[in-house]
Amino acid sequence: MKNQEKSPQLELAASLPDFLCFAVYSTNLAFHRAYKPLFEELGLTYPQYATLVALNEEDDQTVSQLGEKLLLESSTLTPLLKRLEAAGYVTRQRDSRDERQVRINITAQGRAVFDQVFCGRDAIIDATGLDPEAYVRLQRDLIKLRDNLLAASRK
Amino acid sequence: MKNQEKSPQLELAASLPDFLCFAVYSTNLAFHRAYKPLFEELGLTYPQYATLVALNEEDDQTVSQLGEKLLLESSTLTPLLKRLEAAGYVTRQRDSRDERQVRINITAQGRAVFDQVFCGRDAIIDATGLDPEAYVRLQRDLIKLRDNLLAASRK
DNA sequence: AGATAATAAATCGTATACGATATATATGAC
DNA sequence: GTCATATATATCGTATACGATTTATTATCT
Repeated sequence: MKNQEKSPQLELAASLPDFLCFAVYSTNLAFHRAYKPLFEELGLTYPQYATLVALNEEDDQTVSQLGEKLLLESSTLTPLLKRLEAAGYVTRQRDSRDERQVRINITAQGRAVFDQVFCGRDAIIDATGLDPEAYVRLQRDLIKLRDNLLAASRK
Repeated sequence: MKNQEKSPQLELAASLPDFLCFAVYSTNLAFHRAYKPLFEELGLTYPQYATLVALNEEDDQTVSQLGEKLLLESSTLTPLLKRLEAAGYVTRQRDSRDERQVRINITAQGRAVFDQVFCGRDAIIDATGLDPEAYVRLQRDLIKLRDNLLAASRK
């Protein structure tokens, strides 16, 4: 293995745990698993829940607006929203002023489900094993990283 | 916005950016996009690349061993490995001592592809906008978080 | 040894995720 | 007003991702 001869300043080792991207990738998988018991009784998935969070914060958004906040394309959101609609958690209707757009609204049932998951969130926060300062710091650092990556891939 | 009136010890606000899970989720999407230009000319995906990294580090692993390192099930890995095999990057063959297991080996072509992406990784590291200390710290904090989450969901 | 249990992959169904394309509507040029 | 362009969503094909099940092989129990 010639991975030992690494550059002095930064770990350029080729081991999986040495990749920041893999740390993010696998932590994402771990979060999905942690949330699963909360979701499965409701028939929800993590992206569906994130969509409800976005709608709970601001209702009556278009597919594009949701896509910007969730970093998802219409090709992902359209079927997801149709499932949320079928479950009775959101409504979808064309905007009468601009028939190209579809307005998404959260229903009372959707808000109830949001609240239910939100109340169970303490268990997830416990499971992170992070004290409040570490939680907030990690969150802030990640968002900075994410925005750096997005800016770089847009240029 | 009533997110300002947050609890004193921990942000229990319901806004999307206040969720650590969403920070991880969206950073993962951002990493995928950052890597895309490196991968698409090779016809690779991120999980496929991660698999090559794991095999470059340790060859001749079983599907289960790879699954443990990559946090993936055989239902995900089997088709992925078949695609890597079709691309000529790995070989798959039953272990003669235990015919239940399938041994995965990286090919010379697979190592070449690994090297090629690995060389282009400087651009990704640049794109993170992190100095070496911040990079390593974030990586370590994430892996701790991930292992905490996994431990909690196993209990 | 032979029935049973355990294990490793693979298969199937469903839900993201995205690029490319299609469709419908709106906007702009003239 | 008409045509070209732009925009918003939807559709399609491919690749993860996982739970549940299936199949093949190995281990165990008696």
